[in-house]
Amino acid sequence: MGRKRTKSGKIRLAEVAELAGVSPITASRFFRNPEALSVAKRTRVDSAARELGYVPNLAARALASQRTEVIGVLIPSLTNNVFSDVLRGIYHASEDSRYSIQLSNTRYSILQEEKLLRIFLAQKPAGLIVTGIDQTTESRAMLEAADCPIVQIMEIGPNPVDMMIGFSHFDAARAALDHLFGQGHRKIGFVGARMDPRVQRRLDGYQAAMKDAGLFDPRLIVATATPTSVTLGGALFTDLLAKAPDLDAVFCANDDLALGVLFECRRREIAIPEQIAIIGFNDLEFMASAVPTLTSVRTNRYEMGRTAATMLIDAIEGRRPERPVLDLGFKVMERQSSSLRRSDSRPALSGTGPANKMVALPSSHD
Amino acid sequence: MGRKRTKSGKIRLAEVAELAGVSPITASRFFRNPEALSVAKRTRVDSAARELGYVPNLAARALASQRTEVIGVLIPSLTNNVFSDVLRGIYHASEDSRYSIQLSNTRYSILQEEKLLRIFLAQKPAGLIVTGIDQTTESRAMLEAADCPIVQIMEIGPNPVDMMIGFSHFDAARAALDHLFGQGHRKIGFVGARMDPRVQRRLDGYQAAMKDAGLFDPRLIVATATPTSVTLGGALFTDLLAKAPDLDAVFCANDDLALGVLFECRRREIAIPEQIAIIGFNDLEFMASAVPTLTSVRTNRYEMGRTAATMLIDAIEGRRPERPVLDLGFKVMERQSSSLRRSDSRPALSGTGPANKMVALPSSHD
DNA sequence: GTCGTTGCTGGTAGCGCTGTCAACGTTCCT
DNA sequence: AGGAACGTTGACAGCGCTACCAGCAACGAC
Repeated sequence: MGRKRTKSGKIRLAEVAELAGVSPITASRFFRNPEALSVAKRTRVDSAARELGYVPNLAARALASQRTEVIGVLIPSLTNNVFSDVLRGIYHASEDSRYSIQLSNTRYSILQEEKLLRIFLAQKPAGLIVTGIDQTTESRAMLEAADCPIVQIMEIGPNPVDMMIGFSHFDAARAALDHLFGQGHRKIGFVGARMDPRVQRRLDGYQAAMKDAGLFDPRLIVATATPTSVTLGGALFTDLLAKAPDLDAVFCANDDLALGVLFECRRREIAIPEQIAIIGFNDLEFMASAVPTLTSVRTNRYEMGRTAATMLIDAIEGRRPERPVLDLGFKVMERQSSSLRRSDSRPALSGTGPANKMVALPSSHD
Repeated sequence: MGRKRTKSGKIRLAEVAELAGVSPITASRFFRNPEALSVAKRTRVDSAARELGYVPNLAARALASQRTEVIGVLIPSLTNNVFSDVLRGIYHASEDSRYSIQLSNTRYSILQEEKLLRIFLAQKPAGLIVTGIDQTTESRAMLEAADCPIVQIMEIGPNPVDMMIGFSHFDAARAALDHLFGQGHRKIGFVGARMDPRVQRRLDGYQAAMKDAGLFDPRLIVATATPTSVTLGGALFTDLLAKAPDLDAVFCANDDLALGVLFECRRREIAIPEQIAIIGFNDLEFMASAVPTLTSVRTNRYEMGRTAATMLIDAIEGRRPERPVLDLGFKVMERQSSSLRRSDSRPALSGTGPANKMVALPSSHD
């Protein structure tokens, strides 16, 4: 009777409270902290809400409480399937929570990232997931001043803003090289595209390994800022071959490039691994079913996303993780494309990571 | 001096208005409809906002205006790279707009879709993008009752809820089959995974084509509900070969499966296309650089996402499209994997689509 | 029996913004 | 010149919810 509806006919908290015979604030508490109510009122509010089909108005809640239940995610690309795996993990972990994901694409620009960060922060997100450790000074300052938990993903390094989850791309690249050295390869090329900070660190790892082995030769490196693709892998490999015809192995900065190299070898009738060995990076699904099967450095992308979101939500709700920096490690998945001599009983080269299946081998972050 | 800040120190519209020497409501208008202001005030507010680094509070705006600037997107999967292309298009089109994307994953469940739809609708989204045309009756009713524009994507069919953009999977499959028939193939197998409604319609198209040609044989069909992968392609092809050893071509419901079939053929030393022809679906990037290059049905996924978001935003802002249903068509990209006889001057088989590069060939939607 | 303590509940006062409508000045028409 | 029409501006009153604090009952300690 006296119940007045909003124009749009939506049910408000006040209606629920009235039907339940409690004050609006009590009804409000029911949705945020049911334990604070007596059992009697709790059930009354519950059934009133059900009966009316009440759905809270998030905008009003956000305005009144001065905070949102939004987790902001800043990633550099939607194209790259590395990020789609990470995202899948993030969405998965957030699905059963009250938090919703707000995604923004920095397009590999730290300036764009800074701009987006400013917008995100102004909306007082519950938490933030940002990619990598190479923010602008200004972004870094904003992140540090932010009053919400933050997780940096994709890699680990010194001075986390807050939490951090990833692995050492530098060490992973070194492990790839060590694997190739172990197979007797010496003239090892590097093929890289996009060259974002993480690919750059893989290149750094490659260079360090080659230098340490006294095998470094700049002609063995082909890198471009062009976005990656299978076709590009073939093209870059062609360039590499022109510069270094006596090549005996290729470290590809990602698996798409590796597949492109595989096809290009097939086109040129180069035998793999007899003439040239191939190793990729990320271990996408197709690597294991290519012919020959392709060696790759496995990274835990889905796990990274899922764990990042879980850690973040825990932190938002006051459950801070025991250790704020998590190294998820990597693992060299040795397959036909790099196995000249069958590796006998030597375990796969691994970085640190969950104890279940990885050999502990701490990556150095200095 | 007299300027009072909110506790958190955030700049409010009132501060901007004060600095600009106008009333808050005028400042408000500047952000929503600058043309309504005189040039003098416009520049004053603009510089005041810049100087203070003002960012509007979206929650307050949403609460006061009774609407949000959120576009809800319901897709069945984040894994499938078909959807990541669509999403890229959607995000791209929304980036320069005031609208933000809220993504939810139905996991191929129309019940889950219904649940998510209910939540979305309660927050009064500015618009909605939903996948496909197979909603539950309840979902359908909610969509029709929603007071925001809606775009259905990925396929076209009768009775759009509002707008619709996609192509006919049935016709696309028929076109693939027609291409194979044209190359002289008769024992054509079907390999499909996931079997969502759109893959199902591709299977329907395959069946119709085979029946019309008097070549239908249920043993030629291998389909599973398992999510797709390259490895699965090889496994399904193995099954198919066991059931129909005299196969001369395979229509794969997507490109991952096609790549798996390619590798499996290589493993079995089956010559492509001499012994078995392969055609995929979607024309992912790698199809053109495989060895042999793989024929596929090109679909305009990025374009679909971009156009859907653009149409939706236009509709939200009152610019309804001339035609609410858009057929983006498809195109059979003939490559080595299906070219027994070099196709001379015959144009590629196409569905309807943008005039620029596709041969108009309307798909029937009945 | 009094006092504090705890647990639960409600009143009040906004959160920051925009819808509505009225008021103003200017221009243009008759 | 008077008035209508338009463009521009501002005052006011919320949007639906929650933070904050006060109040009240019930209970235990002394």
